[in-house]
Amino acid sequence: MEMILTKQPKFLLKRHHLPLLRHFCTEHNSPLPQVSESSIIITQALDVLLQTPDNEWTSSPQIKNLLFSSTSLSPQLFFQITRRFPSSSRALSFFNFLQSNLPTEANTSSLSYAYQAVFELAIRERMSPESLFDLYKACKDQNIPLSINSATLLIRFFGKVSMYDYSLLVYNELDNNLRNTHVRNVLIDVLLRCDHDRDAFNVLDEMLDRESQFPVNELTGDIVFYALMRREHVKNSVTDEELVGLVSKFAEHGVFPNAVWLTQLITRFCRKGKTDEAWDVLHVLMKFDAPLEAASCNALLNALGREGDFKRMNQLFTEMKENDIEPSVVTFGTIINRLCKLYRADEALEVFEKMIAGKETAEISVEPDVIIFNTLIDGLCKVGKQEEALGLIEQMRLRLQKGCMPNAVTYNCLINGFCKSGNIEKGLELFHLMKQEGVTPNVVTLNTLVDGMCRHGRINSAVEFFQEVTRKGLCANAVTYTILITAFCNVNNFQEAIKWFDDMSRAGCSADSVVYFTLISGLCQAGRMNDASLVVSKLKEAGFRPDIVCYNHLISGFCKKKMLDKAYEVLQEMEDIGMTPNSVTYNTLISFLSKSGNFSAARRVLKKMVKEGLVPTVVTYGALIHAFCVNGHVDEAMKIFKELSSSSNVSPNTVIYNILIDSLCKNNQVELALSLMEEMKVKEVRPNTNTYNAMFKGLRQKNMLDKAFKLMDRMIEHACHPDYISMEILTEWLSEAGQTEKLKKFVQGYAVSAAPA
DNA sequence: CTAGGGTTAG
Repeated sequence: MEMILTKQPKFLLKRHHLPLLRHFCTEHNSPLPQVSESSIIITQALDVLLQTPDNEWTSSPQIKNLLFSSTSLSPQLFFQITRRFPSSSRALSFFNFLQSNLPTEANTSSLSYAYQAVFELAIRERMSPESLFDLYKACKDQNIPLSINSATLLIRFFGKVSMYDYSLLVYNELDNNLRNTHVRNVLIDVLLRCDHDRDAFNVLDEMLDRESQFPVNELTGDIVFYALMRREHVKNSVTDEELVGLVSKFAEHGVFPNAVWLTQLITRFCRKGKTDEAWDVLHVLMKFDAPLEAASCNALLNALGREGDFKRMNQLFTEMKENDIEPSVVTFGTIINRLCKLYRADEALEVFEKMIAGKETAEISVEPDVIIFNTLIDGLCKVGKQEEALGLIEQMRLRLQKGCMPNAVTYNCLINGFCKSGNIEKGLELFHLMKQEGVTPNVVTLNTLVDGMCRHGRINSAVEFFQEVTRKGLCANAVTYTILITAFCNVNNFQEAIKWFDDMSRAGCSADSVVYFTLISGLCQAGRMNDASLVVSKLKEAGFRPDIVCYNHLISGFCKKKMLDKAYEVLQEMEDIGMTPNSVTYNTLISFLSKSGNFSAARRVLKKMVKEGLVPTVVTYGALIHAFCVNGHVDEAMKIFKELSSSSNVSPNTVIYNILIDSLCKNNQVELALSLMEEMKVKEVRPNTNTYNAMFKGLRQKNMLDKAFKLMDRMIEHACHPDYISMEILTEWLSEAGQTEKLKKFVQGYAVSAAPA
């Protein structure tokens, strides 16, 4: 805005005065005065004017001669003279002098410009807004029309002092044909800066009209788009759908948002899950042939990929070609990354091959970079193709390009791939190889190896490796400690878990919330609620807050220890800080209460849950069904199950069937259990090992061998793994029954069916 | 583009 203010005279001369000057020239049939010539007149006139007292100007023939001879007469000249007065008050005297002495035919515009100079001086003198408004009223009362620049000057000035209603007043009192695009832009800018969006949009609306006399221009677009982008945190006065409409209306006038703005908008839409709006805005712009860049399309591609919408990804990619939007490395990187994330590494490789082929036929002019390679390597590792990933490293080295050599990320991805598959040795080998190749391992390398070792039961090696690497100067971070704490919690070594937690701060490593959450959840699951509560206080002291999952862990832990009061205390705390419990919270309580036979309390919690607008989930029903079963009310459990089956929103899953089948078998109702198994088949709910185990137990009691054989066949058919429980039951039973042959076939049959799976 | 926690029913 400052820029426009300081550039104003030049702007004024160029855009608004030239036609006027030309007009005067033709009328007087004389050439335009040269700049030097006019500046001489200005200097001379000012000299005389400033030396003569204001009230003697009228009687000075020299002044009249200098100012009103026909060759020098021009509004521009009067403007230049007026603005050189040392104060607005003397400039105003000069204006009054001009008003009484100017020949009538030149009057209006000269006076308008002279008054503009008065406004300029007044503002420079930091005149109070009220006095400036008086000056404006005086101008108005004398029927002197505002010049365009006076109008913008005043609108901007009142806007700056947050008196936007004065800005609006000046605009509204302006002559209709003076309310041009420029003035409107200034007003809209002022109004949007004061957050008076509605007034701004009223002005904008007329400009956006198809037949508008003063349509929007590039600057209008900049002002409006920029203001709307700043609004992110505030409740927007424009909905996202309206924003799309607005962009569309601007586009009709050939005004388009720039690439950076558009990319931000699309990213914002996508983050909010409004992919359709993002799609629409991009396609509106394509329709109007707006200049578009790959970055904006990439943002949308990324979101579509996250939603797994490959149909629209393909469509957008095709449209980019049709609209001459050259795909960038990021475009390919995005597509490859999305495919990799969905474990479709083969397709990602196909895209990569096409990219390289396109480069050779000059169809595509982008080279794969190290990120593309790393993405592919990671994607291949995630589907267990570590060796193939290793092969890509060779391709990278062969490229001989700057920026394509394997870096730490490349090695980290590979190390992770091998470690996760249990090949820790290969991970370590790569660790040494990278150092040999001059690639420095970083904290991710350390964490990847430590995690790999821990996950494969080698905690001691992990700790040794940690000590060795950190001794050599690599600094561990919160992730390192989370990995170790998780590992020790998993083997129920809470003493060590807590020791590492304490070590972290001693080592000067600052903990993040995940470290706390990890330890708390570990302690809760083990029922060590005193320790868990202590860590919660430390978490709060460190300035963090438990999240909903953490609170749920605590409630679950207290329930496990039958400390119902404490569980309710946690629930109360959640509500006190304004955190809404979710269905997991309620399910935890319902499960505990009903399992301990307190069905009335369970019902109260269920009612509260529904009152909060939460719907009972399959877990809620499972908890109740389980509770009725363990409390000896299988009939009651079946009643809930029947209700569940007839309602459409929740359908029973494997766990529900397993509970019921197990209970029915234990209650001598094997036939009913078998009928549930048939129902699972019809409803396409997959039985798992637990289902079969429950059935085998029940069938054995009744010695229903034929049925068991049938189930064994089905188990093989569905490639459902028997576990040690299945084997124990069947081995005992079938040996007793003299059916070892059948057992053998079962084991073999499984081996055969497992091969293709 | 790489590393960590993730709660409820069997």
